[in-house]
Amino acid sequence: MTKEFANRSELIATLGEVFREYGYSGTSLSEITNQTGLGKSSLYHFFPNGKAEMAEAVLNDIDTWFDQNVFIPLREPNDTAESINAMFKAVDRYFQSGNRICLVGAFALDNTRDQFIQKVSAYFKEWIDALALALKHIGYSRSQARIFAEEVVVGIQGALVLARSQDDPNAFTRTLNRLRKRVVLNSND
Amino acid sequence: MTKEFANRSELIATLGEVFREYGYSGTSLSEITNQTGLGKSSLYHFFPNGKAEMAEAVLNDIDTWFDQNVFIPLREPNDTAESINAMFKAVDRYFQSGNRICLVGAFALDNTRDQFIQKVSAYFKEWIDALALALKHIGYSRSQARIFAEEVVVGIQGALVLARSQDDPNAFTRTLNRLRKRVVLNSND
DNA sequence: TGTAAAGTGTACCGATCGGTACACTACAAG
DNA sequence: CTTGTAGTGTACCGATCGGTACACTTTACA
Repeated sequence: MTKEFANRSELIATLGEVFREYGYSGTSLSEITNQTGLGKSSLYHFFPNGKAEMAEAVLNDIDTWFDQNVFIPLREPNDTAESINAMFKAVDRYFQSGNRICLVGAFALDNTRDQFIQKVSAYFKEWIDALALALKHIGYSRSQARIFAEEVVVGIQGALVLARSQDDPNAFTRTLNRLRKRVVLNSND
Repeated sequence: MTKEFANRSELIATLGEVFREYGYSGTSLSEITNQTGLGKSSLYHFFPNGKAEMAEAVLNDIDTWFDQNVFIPLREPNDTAESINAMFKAVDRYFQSGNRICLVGAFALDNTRDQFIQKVSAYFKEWIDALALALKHIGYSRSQARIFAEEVVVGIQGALVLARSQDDPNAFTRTLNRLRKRVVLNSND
């Protein structure tokens, strides 16, 4: 595909890191050119609609990753308890133990949201729904499961904000452990 | 001062809303001109260093508000329990029951953070420190107080992200109530 | 009323923005 | 070797970016 990138996925991953670093409005095409080593002509060859299409591709990529590694396992009726633990592991890995922010959360906070609102909205809804289902499977009531699921997703997002603000990834790890213990210990499984 | 604004504070408040809406990089001077009704010459008259100084003024304004309405009361040794309840009330009011995001949190997530890092960092640190002190006053151990304080601040930030992403302010209110009940019920006061 | 300061409108600056045109090269398949 | 497609470098576009220059008006106050 390119000297720099073996395939489109690799390119999208790098684009994701750029958007993470500078935000959507803060990311200029020249910055993308610098970080990817690809000129504008190449970028527009892969993404004819420009920056918006790049961001959309990144969001799709994120959604796909979470689908495969988090949402789908959570919705599996078997091994639910294990899939919940796997979620915490996957989340810790994805956010690099607090060194990486949630791009979807960042998009949710600024007006970028208006452009990608349905994807941003769906990401969190899917996550909470899938986790609530899993929690119900391990013994929580429907309402209690929803409350805990929301608490976990909220906690993860907040922890990423705090970790970033303090330049202290441990704040994320602490929160993740606290949340995992809470939903596991309180279960009737 | 102006036809539009009775004093500098009012202007800064409006600037804050603009930054909230568009983020720092997403806010252009022409957008500020539109939202404030003030031309560039006026804006540069009040803020000679331009956009950066405006944002800094907004951050200072936020910090002052939280100092007066949240941090200082929390640090008062008397009426601690009441000041914790007052904090939740003040926070609910400040974030307009979930209709308003936390600008400091938004700044923490994008690269704006690099420019205002010490203010962003201090805001969260002050908040957690003050709340931890208050929680200690009502009977929590030092370590337990810190854990709960971090949990509350994390929860608030995450709830603002979720509320915004779902266009559902109730997600914020729910979280705030949950957190308030948790720290109040578990106390030995 | 005179005067100085506070505040503002207009026109401009160079730089960069996102995006396009187009000719070109690299390469894979026949 | 030919041919078509994928990928790219260069040069450019109009618009907007943050910021400045400067003359002007409005206001506060002596």
